[in-house]
Amino acid sequence: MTLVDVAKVAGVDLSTVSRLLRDDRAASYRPETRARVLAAAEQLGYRVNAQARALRLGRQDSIAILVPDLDNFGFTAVLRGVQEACEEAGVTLLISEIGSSAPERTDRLAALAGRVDGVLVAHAQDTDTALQAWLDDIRLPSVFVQRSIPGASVSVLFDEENNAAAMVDHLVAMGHRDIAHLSGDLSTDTAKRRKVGFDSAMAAHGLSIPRGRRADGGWNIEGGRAAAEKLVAGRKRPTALAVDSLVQAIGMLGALHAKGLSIPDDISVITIDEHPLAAHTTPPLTTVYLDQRELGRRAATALLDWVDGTPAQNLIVESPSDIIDRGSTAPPVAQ
Amino acid sequence: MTLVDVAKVAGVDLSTVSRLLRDDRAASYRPETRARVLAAAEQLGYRVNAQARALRLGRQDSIAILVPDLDNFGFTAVLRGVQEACEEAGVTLLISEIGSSAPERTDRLAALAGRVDGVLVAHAQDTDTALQAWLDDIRLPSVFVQRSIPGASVSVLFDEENNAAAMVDHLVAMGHRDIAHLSGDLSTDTAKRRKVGFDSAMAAHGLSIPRGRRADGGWNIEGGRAAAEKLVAGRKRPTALAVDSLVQAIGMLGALHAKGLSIPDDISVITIDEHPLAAHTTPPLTTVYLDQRELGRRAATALLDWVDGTPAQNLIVESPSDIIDRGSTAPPVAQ
DNA sequence: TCCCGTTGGACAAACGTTTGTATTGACCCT
DNA sequence: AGGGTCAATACAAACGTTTGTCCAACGGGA
Repeated sequence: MTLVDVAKVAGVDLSTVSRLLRDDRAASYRPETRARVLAAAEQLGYRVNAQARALRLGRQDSIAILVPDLDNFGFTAVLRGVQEACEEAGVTLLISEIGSSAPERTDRLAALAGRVDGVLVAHAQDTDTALQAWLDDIRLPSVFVQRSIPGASVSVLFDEENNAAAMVDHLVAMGHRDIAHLSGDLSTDTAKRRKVGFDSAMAAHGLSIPRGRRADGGWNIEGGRAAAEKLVAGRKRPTALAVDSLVQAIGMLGALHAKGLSIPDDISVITIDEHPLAAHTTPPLTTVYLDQRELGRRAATALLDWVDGTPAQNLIVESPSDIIDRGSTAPPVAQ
Repeated sequence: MTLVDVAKVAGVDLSTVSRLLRDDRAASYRPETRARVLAAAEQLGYRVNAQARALRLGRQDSIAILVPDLDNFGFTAVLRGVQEACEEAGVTLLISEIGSSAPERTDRLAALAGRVDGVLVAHAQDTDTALQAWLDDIRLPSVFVQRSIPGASVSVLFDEENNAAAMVDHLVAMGHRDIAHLSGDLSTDTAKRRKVGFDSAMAAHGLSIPRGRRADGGWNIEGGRAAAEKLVAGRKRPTALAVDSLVQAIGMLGALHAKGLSIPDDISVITIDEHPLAAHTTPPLTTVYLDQRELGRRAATALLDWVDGTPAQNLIVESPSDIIDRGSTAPPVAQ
């Protein structure tokens, strides 16, 4: 089932088969020959050997995307966009969970490096110096998606200031003035940028966010729960809670329910959309829509272009910042 | 950065470098030579070219796992187990979302076939004939995980009868006699086996499951919601609800809340554990613990053994069927 | 009829490994 | 001293592609 076999059956040289099968525009073939070769290839069930091809060409036609934790459903839509773009480009996508900076990870990364033409990094943690070192080491094109880190090569990000502002605008339009911000891990750039957007939007409405009205919820369920408990602990609760991610919002819901608060009667909540799950929490959550699929698509395209020689540029993907109203926000009531 | 380069620097033949770097036990080297070669390799930052190696060896040292939908968080733990096993074996894992049987999928599968030594199939759908055809076509070892299909080569499954029985036993021990079963897609073997286990366990307690007390929830949120609505619609509600998967339980919670039922006061619910999320729903869910990580590990091991020449066997992984009590079940009360 | 351009296809090298075989000393034993 | 064993290394082929170069035949124009 190699070129040689096909060539033998078709009675031509293997180079002819190779060119014909990839229909190399530079060459030409007699119609009869073409038919003979195609028939032979079909009959033998010929499939090009990806390894031999990669060896000869010096490229793999595949890229990898590194995700920190597949349990975290925050970036499945990004993955889907990436997958789509890869498909269109005829490139294989390797998804790899890199997990915490365990030692075994180094081996996994090393093995990966030899199999791909470039790397997408989703939701990287600033603190992950080993990852940075590896990226420097392999000298492959790499693009950060949705979350960047200080030494990042190229990043494709949302306009997070805008997204955070959209939450504020919606709540203020409902009449809220005492709004708390349950933020993502403030050591990550995404959270930092959302914080900035949040504060500017508040300021634009003549509001400010006093101490005790912001808590770092660390991008995970437990963090969201703890932060929510803190934010509603005082005598005077905020009338609304803006949460940086759906995963944290899950934890927040647990905290609010435990305290017996009803949504949106006692407190309004809004979050940023990352998963269909948002429509199925109790209660369903009003969210800022994020086109993560498009983000993934853009990031993948940028990386693939870079692999093809066009150096990639940093990119901010404007999201519509539309509100999907599922009823978890309402005008505030006097406490 | 090839063997030739290293050999040149070290002043030896490339074959020596090759053997030395893989420390081929059949050969031996002068300590001094070894040191020189190692130093040269280190200095030049030599990394073996995976493609050349694969070409020469005729094996890729990598396997793929096909998952239907990454949005569905039901098998992340399986993935983790697989990942672990691969790591220990020094094999690269490609995760690929195969999605619904779209036409573009064929290309993705074709590309995959050339890059791996074997395929793990997670949560396959019976109806997926294209997938079956592909598996037949590529003639690679393949192992089905957690869910099998009629023509499957080898499967690694849980003792699902047991898992379903565990739900029944727990509810009956609490005093329930009128128990409804929100099942998974009954065209899948997992759901079928759970149904069998469920019914036998009921029978063992002298109970039966009348019509109207079972509904097919189709392995997804919406299906779970619709099925739950159906199950609690009648005048006389069951006192307890056993749900086949966490994903469906999310939908069920929505339905019960919408109907104003409180858990576990009005109705007890139990499900099968598949994700940390179960601890963070409202209310947290009592579950049957499933060691999916172990399942994934076993499946991967079976596949890797098969790749190495030992044909794999069907395998049923006994799970402890321990109950994780998070308070969503209680003794029944008169309606 | 001769020359030349074009077409259709063959030949061969190279990509970076792995591994079977050949070669060279050195050492040991008798 | 001579033969044999063994250690240490070199040589070369092969894996399946892609692609630059070369060659033969053919057709057309002068």
